[in-house]
Amino acid sequence: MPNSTAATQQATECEAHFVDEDKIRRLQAAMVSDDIIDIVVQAFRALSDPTRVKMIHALSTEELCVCDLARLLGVTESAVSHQLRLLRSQRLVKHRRKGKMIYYTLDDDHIRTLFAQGLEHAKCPQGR
Amino acid sequence: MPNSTAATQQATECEAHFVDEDKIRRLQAAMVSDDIIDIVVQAFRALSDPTRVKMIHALSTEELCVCDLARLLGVTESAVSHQLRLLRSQRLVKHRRKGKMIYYTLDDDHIRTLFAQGLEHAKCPQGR
DNA sequence: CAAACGTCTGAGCAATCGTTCATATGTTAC
DNA sequence: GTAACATATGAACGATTGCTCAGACGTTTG
Repeated sequence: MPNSTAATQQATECEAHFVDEDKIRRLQAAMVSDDIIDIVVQAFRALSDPTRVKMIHALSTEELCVCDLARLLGVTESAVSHQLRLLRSQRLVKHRRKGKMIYYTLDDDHIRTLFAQGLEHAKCPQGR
Repeated sequence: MPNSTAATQQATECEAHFVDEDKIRRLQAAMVSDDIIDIVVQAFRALSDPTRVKMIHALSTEELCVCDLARLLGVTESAVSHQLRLLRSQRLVKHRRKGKMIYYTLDDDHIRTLFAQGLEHAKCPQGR
C-alpha cells in the first residue's frame, strides 16, 4: 500500500503524531496476504446467498440431483445449475454422473464445518 | 414454495416416480427456517468482501480508529466508514468515542472464530 | 463564537450478482 | 437414426454492491 510518506509524517492526519507509522507498519506486517484473503473471501461469498446456503445445507445431508434441488428450493433448474457451477468452480461441491442425472455432494469438509459454524452463530440467542 | 401440485405428481419430471415427494418433503422438513438462513447469509456476506475481511482481521487484534483502518487498507476514510456502518448494523463491531476519534473493536466473538475458521480453510493446502 | 479535525451519510455511478429465457450438450429409449 | 429427458450454458435483465464525492455532524481548540 502507498507508504511513500513513511518517514515524513504529516501532522495533519489523525493521531499521526506518536503512534502513527509504527502502528500501521505493525498491522501491515500482521496482515494476511492478498492471496489468502481472496480465498477466504471467495469461500464466504459462496455462502452469502440464501439459495446457495440452502443448497449446501441440503447437500450436507445427502447426495442430490439438480432437479431435486430445484424442487426443494422452488427455483428453476437453470438457476440451480448456475449456482452449482459457481460452487463447483470453487470445489465446494463435486458431481458424479448416473445416466441422465448428475448427483452432487459436498466436496470440501471445511465448508461443512464452516457452514455449521455459521448456523451455530445464527441460532445463538445473543447472535442478534 | 409452490407446492400446489403436491399430490398430482407429473410423470414428466426427473425421478419423480418413486422417491419423489417423500424425499423432497423430508428435505424440506430438515431445512432450516428462512429467518435462520437469513442470519447465516448476512453473517457470511459481511465476510465476503476483501476490505471488510481485512478490517475484521485488523480489529481482531486491537482497537482501531477509522483513519487507522483507512491508512492500513489504503482506502478512503469514507469507504471505511461505510463498511463500518454495515458491520455495525449487524453488530459485528462496536465503537467507543474518545474525543474526536471513534475506536472500533469486534463485538461478536462468533465472528472472530468464524473468520478464523475461514482463514484456516484458506491456508489449508487441500483448500484449493 | 469560529476554525480544524475525525467521522458519518446521501446521492450517484460502474461493476457485480442472481435470475430468466432460449438454446446447446449429453444420455437413454425407441 | 429420432424423440425425450436431465443438465449446462450464454445473453440479457433488474437488483445489489462498493466506491467516490460533497457535504453534514459532533468534538476540541483557540
